[in-house]
Amino acid sequence: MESNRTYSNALDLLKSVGLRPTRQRLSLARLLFERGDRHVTAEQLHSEALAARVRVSLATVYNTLHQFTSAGLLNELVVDSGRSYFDTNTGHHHHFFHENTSTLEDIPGDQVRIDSLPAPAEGREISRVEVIIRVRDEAPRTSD
Amino acid sequence: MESNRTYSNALDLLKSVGLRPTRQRLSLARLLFERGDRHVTAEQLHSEALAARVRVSLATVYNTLHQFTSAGLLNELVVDSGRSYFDTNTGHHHHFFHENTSTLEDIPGDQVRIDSLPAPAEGREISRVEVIIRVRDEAPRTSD
DNA sequence: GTGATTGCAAATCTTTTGCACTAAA
DNA sequence: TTTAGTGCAAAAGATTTGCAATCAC
Repeated sequence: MESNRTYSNALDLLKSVGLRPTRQRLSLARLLFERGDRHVTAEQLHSEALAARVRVSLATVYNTLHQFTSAGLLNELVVDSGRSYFDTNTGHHHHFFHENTSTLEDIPGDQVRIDSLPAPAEGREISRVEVIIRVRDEAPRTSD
Repeated sequence: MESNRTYSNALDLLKSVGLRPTRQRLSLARLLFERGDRHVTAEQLHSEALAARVRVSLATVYNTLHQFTSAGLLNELVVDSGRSYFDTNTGHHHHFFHENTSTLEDIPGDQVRIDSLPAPAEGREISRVEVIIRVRDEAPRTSD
């Protein structure tokens, strides 16, 4: 499953979630959603935007990432201390977290089967189930 | 499930992992390990220490938590943006994360069965598998 | 005594916020 | 025009670091 929504362009995507299509939002949406599934930090996206000659401030990148998350276009992931990752894949899936590189990799939802999930207490509902498989290099020799 | 190690006192615990038993480390070890399984932030532990009339600085609490983690006495958990939790249970288990209260609750390892875990890439090994079940108060149905 | 440990405050790093300015509708 | 959105810099938190003072051995 690629992008959770299939819009021919960023304009329609923004319109569909009721966000005013400003130049910054359009540019960031293109960077985020036109390259398949991605996991980016605010800092990374800001750097990418600058590299693509898109004038945008870091504060706006943060605001935009949160607006996109609220709109359901992104998922926020907290796996690394003091830093948030934003995932363009909002479907059911899990993650490898590569500790050596601090990068995330998707695991399709059907590749992890969880049985006998305990029920939450009364009056509570499950918001999300996250499975994070932390991996690291095993040998002093780097392959790959 | 109590502490993963059974030492009659904090002194032996510290000695067993090669940490010099200073007054601060002894006090923090007692606060951490003599009350069953706990999930604390540095700030929380610092407050507890002060409440218990233990003179210790926040910086030392951070240092100590990391030393204990390196020594295998604690597990560091990252589930909440911008804040680390330290878990006195270092055995195989998972967590409920209560979003309303930002608190963690253990789930015994055998209550979550994971099948068909994907293999990590070549040259990589699994460091840890974390399952976090995020729960929140049931949404009040105002309408619809 | 000697080196490890601690405390304090300053420094870092990520993220948020206030407010004047700019742009979309 | 009218209001939402943006940029900048300052603020806010959490965590770390430098270094002199202190403590364990």
